[in-house]
Amino acid sequence: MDTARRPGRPPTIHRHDVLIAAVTVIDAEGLEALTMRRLGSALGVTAMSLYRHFDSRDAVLAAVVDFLAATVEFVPHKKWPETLRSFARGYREMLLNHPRAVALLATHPIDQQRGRELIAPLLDGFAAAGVDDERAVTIVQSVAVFTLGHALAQVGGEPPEPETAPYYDTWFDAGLTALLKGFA
Amino acid sequence: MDTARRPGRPPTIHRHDVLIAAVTVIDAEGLEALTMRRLGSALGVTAMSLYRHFDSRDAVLAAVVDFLAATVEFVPHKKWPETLRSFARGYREMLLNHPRAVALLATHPIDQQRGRELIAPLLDGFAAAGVDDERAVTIVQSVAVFTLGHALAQVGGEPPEPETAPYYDTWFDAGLTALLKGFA
DNA sequence: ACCTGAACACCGTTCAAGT
DNA sequence: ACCTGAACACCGTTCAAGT
Repeated sequence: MDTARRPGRPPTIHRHDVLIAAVTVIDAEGLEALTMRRLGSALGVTAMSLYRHFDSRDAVLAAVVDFLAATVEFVPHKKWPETLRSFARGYREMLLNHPRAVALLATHPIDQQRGRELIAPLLDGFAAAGVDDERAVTIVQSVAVFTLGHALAQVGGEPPEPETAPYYDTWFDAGLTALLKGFA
Repeated sequence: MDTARRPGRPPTIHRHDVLIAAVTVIDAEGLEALTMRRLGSALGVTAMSLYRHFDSRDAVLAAVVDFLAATVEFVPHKKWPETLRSFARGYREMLLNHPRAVALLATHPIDQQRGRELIAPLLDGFAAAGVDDERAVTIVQSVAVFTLGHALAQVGGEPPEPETAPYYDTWFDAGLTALLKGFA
């Protein structure tokens, strides 16, 4: 089970801890506050030790993107438009839960392999309805792109005023509904 | 006509020149290459003199956003869906002409006043068709958000491979058509 | 193997000084 | 009024050294 002893000093920080700390810092203080020194101090370690685990600051950011993408939740339904609607809401919920990370998600594309895995359960529903794979990917990606763009408009890099939420909720629903109807 | 002499030294750089230079640097070398020192040197001036014209680097970036937004072109048609399609294509064309500025456009929302002015000609077409203003704004914004999100997916911060263009063109058209059909 | 201190080459920005 | 040089408080990253 790979519990064999390994030579040398055991690590005091792990990749996963670093990512948790990174998200915490971003949520609390914003993207530009996530310096290597700041991230190190959040872990009780110097900035330089992070380079044992990540190639660069940008590698940390890319890992944060994949980490957050993996937290998107949705439930499959019998009809694919319903599944897609659930996916869009789950994706948006994750984005609004991390408003200061939205610009990061927008800038750093999700790893292609990870992206495929993420939407694989969606594609099953399309196949069952006789929609070919290429068209299904177009539809899913269109919804994803609309959702991200909409979240960008809402948060604009900083957490939005709470009282504006209903306006954006209504707008999002209208756009999503139109998109799904148009693709149906 | 305001040609009266003013006291003091005449400026050697003007706001407009700074913005042109900024876009040139971004297009050629990317967003993170646009440092105050680099921008100054592109204008034959030190970084510090830029602070006479802009409050901060971020103020320069915000001005670049407004500058680029103003270059979007589209032609009005009799039917609003056609006008909207023209707007979407014009917006997208601007974005793809400045791939390394797309992340900037995504991060810095267009000034609200400027945004209203930009889409004013679009709203006229809706009013003529009896669509109320609130709904018209929702539709236009939905198209804009989809277009920006799509461009982000295509360029991802760096200029995309040219041979992938047809794929993105087809996808964009499919999404835009679905959106317009859904809103019609 | 992992972590650290010192160092390098940068940043944005302020401020007093020049013309 | 506008531009500059020097300076401050930061960055990301490298490297030799410690344990």
